[in-house]
Amino acid sequence: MNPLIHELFQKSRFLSQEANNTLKKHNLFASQWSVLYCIQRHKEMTLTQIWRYLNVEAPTITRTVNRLAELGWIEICSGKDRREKVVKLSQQALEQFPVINSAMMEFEDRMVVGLTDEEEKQLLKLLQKIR
Amino acid sequence: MNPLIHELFQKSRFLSQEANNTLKKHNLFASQWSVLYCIQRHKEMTLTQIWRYLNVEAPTITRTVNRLAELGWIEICSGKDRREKVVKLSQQALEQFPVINSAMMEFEDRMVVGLTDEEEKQLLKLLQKIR
DNA sequence: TTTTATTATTTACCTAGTTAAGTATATAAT
DNA sequence: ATTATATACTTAACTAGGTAAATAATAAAA
Repeated sequence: MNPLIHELFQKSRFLSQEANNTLKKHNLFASQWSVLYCIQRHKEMTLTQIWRYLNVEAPTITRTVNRLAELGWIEICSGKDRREKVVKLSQQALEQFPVINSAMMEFEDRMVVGLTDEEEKQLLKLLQKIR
Repeated sequence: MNPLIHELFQKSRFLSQEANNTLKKHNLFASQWSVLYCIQRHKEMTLTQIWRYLNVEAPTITRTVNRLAELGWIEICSGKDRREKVVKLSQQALEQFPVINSAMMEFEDRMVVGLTDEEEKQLLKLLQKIR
């Protein structure tokens, strides 16, 4: 296997494991957090907006959103179009958000601490060339 | 989310999807292939050697190896130590291996076609600095 | 030799991604 | 107005990763 692709997979697994570790004390998984995060940024979103934004398939989001609702992180409302579901953060999620967010920002900084700002930019640029 | 980490996750998903696509005509999934590939390189391996090499947890390998055996790709033998299982490619796997391998090498080349050799080296180096 | 600790693998149960096919609503075409 | 098509979401079934705990065999210690 191309060592580049191999390394990319390894880092991806490593990072999601570390993210899960960081989120453990808040009873969240990384993918759940990524959904909460993008809902927070957009105030409210439909499921389609979420899966398009995160670039995953619809059923993944259906499942994660339902789980987050069960756990009390989000509220599911219905939009004008009766097919679509609009989703927003619950009160408790809004309150906890800043704490978790800063923990995650620290985590992210920790992960790239070995890179200078210039290298970070470079790495992002190179990753974008894949495909 | 740090755009770098976000991009890395996106590419990881993209690459494994594309790898699955490439392997579809050979009735394999990317993770199954990665197990076959490393067994082939080492002629035979114990489960522990496999999961250490691929840097995943043991239960993942137990499952994939059993599936590969069911599908007739590998044979499971028992080593001297009666706890361990030794695994090697089946006859049909040995025959099909070169075809699939060259398809995968083409795939890998296609994925990094946007990068010069220098950029590939650079990208690998930068990825290794994560953590 | 008996007990204890370690190692190899498995089992059970989560999250998380995929595809394929199904349902319900909305929109467009006839 | 009916029919056909597209859109939003869901369900089912699969691969694939993880942790925690169980089992069996081996190695080390008492």
